[in-house]
Amino acid sequence: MKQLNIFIADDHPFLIQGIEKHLNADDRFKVIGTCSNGLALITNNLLRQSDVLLLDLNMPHLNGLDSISRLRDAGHAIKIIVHTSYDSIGLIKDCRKRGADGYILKTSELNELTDTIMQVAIGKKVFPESVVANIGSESFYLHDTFLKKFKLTKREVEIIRLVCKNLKTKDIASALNISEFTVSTHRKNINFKLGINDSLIELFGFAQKNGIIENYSNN
Amino acid sequence: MKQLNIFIADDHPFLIQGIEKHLNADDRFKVIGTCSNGLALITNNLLRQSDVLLLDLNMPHLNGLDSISRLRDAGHAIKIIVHTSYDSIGLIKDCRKRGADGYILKTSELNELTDTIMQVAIGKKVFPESVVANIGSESFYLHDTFLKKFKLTKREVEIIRLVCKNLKTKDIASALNISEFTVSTHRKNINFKLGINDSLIELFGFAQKNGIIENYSNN
DNA sequence: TGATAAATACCTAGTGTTAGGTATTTATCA
DNA sequence: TGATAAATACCTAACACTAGGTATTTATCA
Repeated sequence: MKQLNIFIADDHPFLIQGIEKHLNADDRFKVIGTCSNGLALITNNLLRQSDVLLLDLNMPHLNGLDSISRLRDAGHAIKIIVHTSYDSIGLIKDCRKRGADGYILKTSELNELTDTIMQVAIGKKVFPESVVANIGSESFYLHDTFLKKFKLTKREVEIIRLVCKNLKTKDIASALNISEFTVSTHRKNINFKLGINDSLIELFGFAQKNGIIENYSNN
Repeated sequence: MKQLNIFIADDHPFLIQGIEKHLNADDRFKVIGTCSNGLALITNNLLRQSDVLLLDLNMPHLNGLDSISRLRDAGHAIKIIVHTSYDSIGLIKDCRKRGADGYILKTSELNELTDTIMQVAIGKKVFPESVVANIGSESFYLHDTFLKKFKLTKREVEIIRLVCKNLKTKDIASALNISEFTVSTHRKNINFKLGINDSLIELFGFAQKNGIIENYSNN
């Protein structure tokens, strides 16, 4: 069987080295190129010979998301696996929409990466389970992650989003055409379920961590 | 010359592997232990035999900053080098205050790390240049980023931090030994300067974006 | 030293959040 | 159909935040 040619783009040299050694020690793979910034990536000729691109989202000059779009716009058929430490449903969805083939967290175990590469190489899409089933549906939070983990209902998640947009109880009530009392009850229940005590900030932090609100910012 | 025993704590297995191989290929170093979370770190016996700890700030269970404090409180003399992708003056300062010996960015070149380790091992402190000059002065935000951008004073930044930790005006007042009225005045001025209208959440977002509060999340 | 900036302190009226209740109607699913 | 979950609605007391003031003391720096 033909070896898979891998290209790695990540702004952390050590991480590149770690993955490179790991993959090269495996007969199925061969790392043929690496780079540390987005611009260097999309202009790199080695991409043409690569089967799979392992892509960090957080790079200088041109970020990972835009890199995906640029590559796809340019007609690249290379398989793209997003490799990030950011665990956000919104982000995963975005990557998928732009044309990524897979998504794996940097906190994953070493063998998960090779598994993902193999899957993607034969044409499968590999995204965290919770998301795959719900792509297209608007109600992610509901059926999978949140209902199970925190037992939040759809309405509650909806209200968290609005609260995090700095809408006041009154505003939310009129936005949703329900009573202020109802919104208030929901907020009370949300805080109870999440174990939050008198803290808007904690709620906001929770929403960020769990991808209820977008926050791809930073690094 | 004696080999330096290195311990690596990072929540990214690949990064650990990359650094480990790099260091082990160098006669001067030997990686004798690794772990992926803060609790596993501070309870690890191998630390006693280690000369240098390479520490990521962003770990589950117990974050890097608190790990530094815990180790120092427990009397550990091990040299600690913080290894993070978060480039914030405030954070660097905080690490130093808690007892770190060095600070290096994950985006650094491979040889910078070995240099830093060698320096730290012989008792030097290695922090990014921009900061060294300012150590001792308490007013980073002031002279650097914030005074110029938002004209926030040192006290105001301090109060933003506490607010973002969900301390109430009353708590902040007693923490700083000042009147509640004073805290209230500061908060009013902060909101005015930042153009924030009736929104704790916006303030929190601002603090995250500008590195006033720890948000080492991500990579 | 004198001007300016920063930090301190006080007051109030208005608005908003929270946690404690209770209770009814509407979906959902087995 | 019957049980359960979700969404709705109401009430209150306590607490917290905000924006509008004013005003004094303490640093800082030129």
